[in-house]
Order: sequence, then structure tokens, then C-alpha cells
Amino acid sequence: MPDQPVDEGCSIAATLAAVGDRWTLLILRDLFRGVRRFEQLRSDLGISRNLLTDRLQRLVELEIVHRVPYQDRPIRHEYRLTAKGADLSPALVALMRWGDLWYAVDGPPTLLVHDTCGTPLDQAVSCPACHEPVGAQHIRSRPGPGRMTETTGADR
Amino acid sequence: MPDQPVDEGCSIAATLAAVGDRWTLLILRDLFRGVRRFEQLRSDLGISRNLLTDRLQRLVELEIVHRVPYQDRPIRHEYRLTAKGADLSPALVALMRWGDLWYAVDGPPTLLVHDTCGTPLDQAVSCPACHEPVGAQHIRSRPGPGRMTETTGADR
DNA sequence: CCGAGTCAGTTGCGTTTAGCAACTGACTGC
DNA sequence: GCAGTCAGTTGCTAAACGCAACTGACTCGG
Repeated sequence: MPDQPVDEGCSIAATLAAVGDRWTLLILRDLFRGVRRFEQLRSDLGISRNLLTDRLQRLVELEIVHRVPYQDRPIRHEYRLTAKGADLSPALVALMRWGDLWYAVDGPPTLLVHDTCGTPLDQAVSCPACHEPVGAQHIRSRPGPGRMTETTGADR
Repeated sequence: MPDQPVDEGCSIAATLAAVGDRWTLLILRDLFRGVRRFEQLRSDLGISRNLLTDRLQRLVELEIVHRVPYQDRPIRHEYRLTAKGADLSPALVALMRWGDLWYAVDGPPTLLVHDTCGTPLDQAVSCPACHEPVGAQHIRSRPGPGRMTETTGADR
């Protein structure tokens, strides 16, 4: 997928360049849920086969997903998240919460719970110094160590 | 923008249907950073004018962004996040962190800090009962109250 | 008051990407 | 040996994107 407008030097742009197309995050959502096989993914998502082939290949190249054989004769593979793929979990959680908040009139269609105790989970941005949650209006952005060049002033 | 494959009954799909195209999240990133005017957005993103017009209109329709006049003669508007738009902050933070983790070799290009104390922020999924952070492998998903119908078994 | 400049679009056109349907191929199981 | 499943591939059409040129409402400098 398309070389996104890759604003090098922005991690959001870098992430979207990797997984920011119409299907990839939905494929990953299914992988998190345990849907791992081509045909299952296809019918669950309603994606066409050629695109699914394409997106999975790309995810494998990016090492977000790996192919694991689950039978020989005929050889068939399933797709599993790598550590890099599993690290997308917070992003999917955040996207889900926004959908829950603004589009789920009767409450969330899916709850995320702690496996050991079954309690519904929280997600928060917080300040390790102040030990409190931080809302969007209290987040500032600053150039970090990985910034190459021209630090323009316009912060949040 | 395109009517995404809207798997109704999945908040991730609902969110992606709203903001999951090639440009929208980058536009929102800029709005969070304080870039608010058409021409600024255009040149910062390198997006073509027609698409920017289109995306902004859609964001206004969805009430993620609103148009505020900043001068008359000629009348000019800037685009600002609504509360709904501001609620996307955690999602952008999560996408940014993944990019930082996997693509920022020299450290993050941008740091998010607490406005009052300047401390770099954390984001975590946590269990309110156990009072501890919860990694991807300990998250289970369950049908929630907003689920309409056929609860298929395949959980995470 | 005329021409250059700015900002915010709109229009038109060619290229890319996506979506659909039909086909292949390696099997299993009856 | 024929139907069925799974995982693709190929070919064609439709939708989305990207670029460049044009419009329009102004301001400002001379």
C-alpha cells in the first residue's frame, strides 16, 4: 500500500504508512480476536481475496504478522501477530474506545476485560510525575531526540 | 471516505469509517498541533487542495471539526477540533507511540509532555480492579451491551 | 486604479487503488 | 471420480487520488 504521504519525522505518519489503509487495521483487529486463516478473514471482513492476499503479504514483509503452517497437504498457513503486531494493541484499543464513545448508542458492542479477573479495562494517558490522568488539552508536544532538522515553532 | 466496510457492531470499524482514510488522521494530527488554516494544512501535509476541501467538509459533517471565521473581507475560516475531535487524542497518541517504538531509531521525533510540569507522558491499558498495567496478551474481548445479534464465539 | 500577491477553494483529467467475479490448483472425503 | 474447501491469481470496471490550471474575493504597493 501506497506510500503514504510519509512525512518522515512524524511517528503518526510512519504508523499510518504501515497500517493506515482501509483494511489493514481491520485485519489486525481480527487477528487479535483469534481469526487467523485466509478464508475466515475474508468472509468475516467481506474483503476481496486479492486485497486480502496483498495486505497480508505486506504485513508479513513489515514483520507485523508471520505465516505459520497449520497443515501439510495441501500446505496451509495461518497468520499470527508478531511482537511488533501485538504492540498495536493500544492503538486498536484507543480507536475502539472512540467508536464506543461516539457511535455505540446502546453501549459498547465489545468489552475488553482483564483475562485474570474479568474486569473491564481502562486506557489513559497519564503523567508519571503528577500521578494523574492527563486530558487532551493538557498535552503539549515538543521536538524529541529523534528529530532531524528544522524545528518549527508550531506546537500544540 | 468512502463507506468503509462498516461491520456495524464493531467500534473499531465505526471509527475507521469516520477517520480511517489516508489523510484524515494526519489532518487531525495537525489540528492538535495548532495548524488550523486551509493553506497551512495544505502545505504542511502536501495534500492536494481538492482532497483537503473534501476531508475537511467531511470532518465538519461528522462534527469532529468546526469552522470558525477568523476574518471578514474576504471571509476566512479556520478549522478547530470539537469535543468529539479532541477525544481522538488517545488514538493519535497510541499510533504515535507505535511509530516511536518501531520506526524511530534515534528516539521519538516528538515528545508529548504534561503542560503543567513538562514530564513526558505515559499511555497504558490498565485494570481498575488489579491496579496494574495490562499487556495485549492479557486482554480478552467479550460481547458488550451494545451488541445486536449473533454472538459468535471467536474471542481473542 | 492597476497589477501582483494571498487565501481558499473548484474543475478537469490522467493514474492508482479498490472491488467483483471467474478461474486455478492442491488437496480431502464420499 | 465428482463435489467441496481453502488459498490464492487474473482480468476488468469503478472509485479515489494527485496534479495543474482556473476562479474569486479580497489587500497592498506604487
